[in-house]
Amino acid sequence: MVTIYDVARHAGVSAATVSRVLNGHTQVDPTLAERVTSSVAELGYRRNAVARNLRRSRTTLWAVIISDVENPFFTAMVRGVEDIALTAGYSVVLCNSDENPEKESNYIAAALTEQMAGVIISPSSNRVDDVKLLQDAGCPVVVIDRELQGSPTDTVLVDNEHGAELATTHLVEQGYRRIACIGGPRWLSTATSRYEGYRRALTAAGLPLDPALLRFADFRERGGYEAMASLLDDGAEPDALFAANNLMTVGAMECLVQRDRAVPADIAVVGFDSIPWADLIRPTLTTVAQPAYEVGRQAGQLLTRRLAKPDADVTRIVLPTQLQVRASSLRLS
Amino acid sequence: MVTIYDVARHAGVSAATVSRVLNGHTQVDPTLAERVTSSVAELGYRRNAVARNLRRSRTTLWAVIISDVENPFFTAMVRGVEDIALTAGYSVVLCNSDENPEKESNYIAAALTEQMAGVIISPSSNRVDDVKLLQDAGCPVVVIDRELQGSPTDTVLVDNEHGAELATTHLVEQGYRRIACIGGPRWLSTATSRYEGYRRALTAAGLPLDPALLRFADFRERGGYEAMASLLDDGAEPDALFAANNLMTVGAMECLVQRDRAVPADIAVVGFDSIPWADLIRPTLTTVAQPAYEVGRQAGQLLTRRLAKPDADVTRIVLPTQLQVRASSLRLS
DNA sequence: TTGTATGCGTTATCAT
DNA sequence: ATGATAACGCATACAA
Repeated sequence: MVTIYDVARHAGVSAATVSRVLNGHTQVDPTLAERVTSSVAELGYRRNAVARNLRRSRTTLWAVIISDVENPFFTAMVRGVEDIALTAGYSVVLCNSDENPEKESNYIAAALTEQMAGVIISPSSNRVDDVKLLQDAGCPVVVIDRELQGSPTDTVLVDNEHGAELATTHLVEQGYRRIACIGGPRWLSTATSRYEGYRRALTAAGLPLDPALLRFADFRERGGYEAMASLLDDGAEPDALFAANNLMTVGAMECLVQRDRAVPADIAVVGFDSIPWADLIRPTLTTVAQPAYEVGRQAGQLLTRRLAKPDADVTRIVLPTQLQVRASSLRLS
Repeated sequence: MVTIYDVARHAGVSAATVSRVLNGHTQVDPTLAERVTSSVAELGYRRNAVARNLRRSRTTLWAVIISDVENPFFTAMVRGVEDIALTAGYSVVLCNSDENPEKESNYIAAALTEQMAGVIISPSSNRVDDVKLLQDAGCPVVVIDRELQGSPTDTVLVDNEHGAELATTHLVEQGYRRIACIGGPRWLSTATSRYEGYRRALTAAGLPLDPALLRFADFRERGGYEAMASLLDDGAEPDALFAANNLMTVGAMECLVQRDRAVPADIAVVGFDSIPWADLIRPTLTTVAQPAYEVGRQAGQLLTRRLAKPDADVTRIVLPTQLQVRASSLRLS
């Protein structure tokens, strides 16, 4: 490996001067600078980031810990984070916790030992301990998508409750009365908020909250499938469905297809969070769209701000959702 | 920050002993070890990976540079890599080059300066320079999905040509005669191989290779859409389509939907690489399935092997593809 | 088995 | 403006 000393020797200057040229903070004689840069090129020198980070006791890496890489919502969000990170001079390390609190803990520990500059996380549990660990260690954290109780933290969310309420009200207005709900894990704020929105809409419409129409699954495709199957098997006879995330909506739809239930003729469907290629699915799906990319961007900006001003006030950003009505929820006349 | 020296003082031993207990390579008196571990717990000590990496002059990070995070093929592949990495004691840093050679170069430079243990890359160009840079620096590289000319490198591919040939032959057997092809960027081996498979199948069937039926796009949804639009607008009158990747297939389908062309009645469709929720799309899509997760696993294993034996022979793995016939390609009687 | 001492490659402090 | 030198936190060669 070619070090800064090799360059210094080759250029006939001291290592300090090489460092100064490379970092460009202080003034250095143009003649020497020229000699240094050409030596760097000639020797093919590349700075050792590990040594640099040790000396400066900080890195230029952000850890982004998401709960499911195969969920398009999170990948879009990551792109948002990435774009901000790059312009701010940071690189993004993507970690997939797979909705597994243990994996999540490992990644958080890694972020700490690797001296990451900051962490953006969509928590897969409501255990505040892990995030607190980061904060106690002085590592800036931004929580996204899911709210965390306990210690106040910079957070970027979407208006889950309102979105779910819009979706459910839409079904009510279409004339549906037995509206089932496939909710998410009870320990996730996204799940409880969306369920709460569903509940509020029913109440506002004067409809009962029938436990036979409720299922709670795991935000995954299979979970949605099984919840739908259970709704059908148990004779709950729903005439509509609100599913609390994109993957569960897909699972539920697959179940309906397999059992020859027509959508929306036999049962109407609205899903929370959009699905790629929604236009190719038949019927086209009514969804509550979330600004995934923008969530990522805002989180990135929050982290940049926090890095610049560690003592700034804690910010909580709530972005709006939007109901996109398509075929799956329309009452056939 | 609490260092190894703080622990040593607290436990009444030397820093070297603490290090030995932490790494567990050498034997150390159980009494002392006990004192050390409890001191570690009591002080909340976490090892500084940056310092450790500098001292050992290696890290436990793999850089996985993929060309599109929003393509389900690559995310599935990443999961395969991840699973191998974790069991081998490495963490994965996911980098999204976005099919942009410049971004790719930056990530490669970063992998080098960050002293990554190894790199797995799906190149977004056929510039062999970047990969050569890594190899010259002694950084183990595994190339995936796309073949690279020039310096021999561990590689994991799928049988693109055969898959494309199967797909096209299937269309021929269904009785289609004017089979269009939307190919990918000419500088990517996946694109040229799949085109070659298409060509071979036509030749074998005694069909002409009509330039009016050929388009080349960028492996993205919009590219597929526009290529399809151009095929329709230019009056090429195809009765079937072979699209060379999943996103372009989606784009082409969207174009057909928008223009009220029935699939497969007006035009049959086969796509290369599968699409999530293919069962919800109407008509269901005939695709050439790739073992994405397995590609990732194999790449991970190749990298592990290379790290253990830097001088081992270069390996090239080609995994099989599989034609999955669904509704979009069937001849209506 | 344990401790002492050194160096990994860089940046920053202090003289000059 | 430039150079000598120390220090970041750790792992290891060597001495005891």
